[in-house]
Amino acid sequence: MKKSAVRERILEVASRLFYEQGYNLTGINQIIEEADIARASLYNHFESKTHLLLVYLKEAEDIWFTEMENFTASFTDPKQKLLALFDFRMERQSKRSFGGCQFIKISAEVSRQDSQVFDAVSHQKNRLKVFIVNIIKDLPENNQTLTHNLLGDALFLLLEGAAVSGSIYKNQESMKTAKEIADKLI
Amino acid sequence: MKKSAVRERILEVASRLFYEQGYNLTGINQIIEEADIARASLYNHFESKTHLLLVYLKEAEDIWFTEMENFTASFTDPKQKLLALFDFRMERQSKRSFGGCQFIKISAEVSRQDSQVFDAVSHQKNRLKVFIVNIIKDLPENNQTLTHNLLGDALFLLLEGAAVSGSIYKNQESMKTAKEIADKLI
DNA sequence: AAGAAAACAGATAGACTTGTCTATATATTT
DNA sequence: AAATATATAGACAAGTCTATCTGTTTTCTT
Repeated sequence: MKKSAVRERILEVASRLFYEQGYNLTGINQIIEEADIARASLYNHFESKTHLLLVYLKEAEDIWFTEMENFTASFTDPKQKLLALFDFRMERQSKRSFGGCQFIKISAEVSRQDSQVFDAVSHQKNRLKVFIVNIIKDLPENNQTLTHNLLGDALFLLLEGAAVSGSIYKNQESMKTAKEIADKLI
Repeated sequence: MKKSAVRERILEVASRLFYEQGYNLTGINQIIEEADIARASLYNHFESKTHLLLVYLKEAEDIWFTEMENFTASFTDPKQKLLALFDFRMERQSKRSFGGCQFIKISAEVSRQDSQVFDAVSHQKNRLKVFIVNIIKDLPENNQTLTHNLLGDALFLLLEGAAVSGSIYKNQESMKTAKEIADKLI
C-alpha cells in the first residue's frame, strides 16, 4: 500500500514553513493553501496541528541522521570523522540560510510544559551524543587535555553553541571556530 | 520627573510573560489584564507590541549584565572569574526553571528578517564575548592547549551550548559539565 | 463495472489577535 | 484654582486562528 501523496505534501510544506517562519507563525490555512489540499484532508491525516508538529519532529530526526551519516560515512579516521560533523553543520547552516537548528528552534517556541516536544528534541540530541561517543571510542586514549568522557561532551556543546551562535550572527564563523577548537582538543 | 509606574508595570509583566510563555503566545490582552492597566495606556507608552519587545530586550540586557557583574565581582583571579560565569548561568537556569536564555529564545521566535531583534540579541552576545576576552587578557599565556583567542571563543561557545542544552534537558548537568571542561582548558 | 476509500470545496463556529477610538476620571504642574 | 497630562473603561474594526461539518467528486480496489 503506497503512502498518500497528500500526506507527504502536507509534511513537506509544514516542515518548510515551521522552519522558515516558525511553528506559531504558521497557520493551518497557509499549510493547506501551499500544499494545495483540502482542509478536511489535513485533519484526516493529522488529528491536530500539535500532532502534525510531532510527526514533523520525528521525521526530521530521521532525515537529519541519514544526511549526517551519509556526509561523514567516507571518513574512517575517528578524528577526521568527528571534524566532519562540524563541516556537516556548516553546510547545513548555509543551505538553510542560518535559520538555526530546527529542533532547538521548536523547543524555544512551545510552552515549557509541552513534554512531548521536549522529549522529541532531547531524543535527537541524545542520539547525536551517542554518535559522537561511539567514534571517540576508536580514538587512542593518550595525553590529551580531556578524558574521552569530557571530550564527547565538549564536542557536543561546541556544536550546539556554534549552531545557535551561527543563527544569531547569520554566518559560519562560529562553526568554523568551533571546528578549530575541536581540532586542538581531539 | 519620575518614570511612570504604569510603564514599569507593563515592562515587568511583559518581561515575565514573554519569557514564560513566549512572545508569540503572549497577547496584548493578557499583558494589560495582568498589569492591571488600561489598553490605551499601553499604546501610550509603546507604539506597538513589536516596540514593546525591543524595549524589553534592551532592558533585559542591562539587567543581565548588572547581575552577572555583581555575581562575578568578588573574584579577582582571572580563572576563577571565568569559572564563576558558569556558576552564574547555572544559578539563573534553576531560578528560571530551565526556560533557557531569554535572548536566544526570542531570536528563535521571530521572523528571520526581523533585523532589529537579531541586532539586539547579537549585541548582548557580543558584550558577553568582550567581557570574557578582557578577563582572559589577565591570564598568563603559557603552555595551554588553546591560544587566548581560541580560549575566548571556546568558553563562549561552551556557555551558549550548555545554556541551550540545559533548556532542553531541564537540568544543570550540561552547565556543570561545561564548567568542568572550561576548568581543564583555562 | 460496483463499492469503498480518499480527496475535494466551502460554510461555519467560537475564540482570539492587534490596534484605534471615544469619553470620562484622576493626577500633576503652573 | 485652572490647565495640562496621564490614567481609566470599554466598544469596535478587521482580521486571524484551529477545528468541525456537510455534501460532492475523484481515485483506488476488488
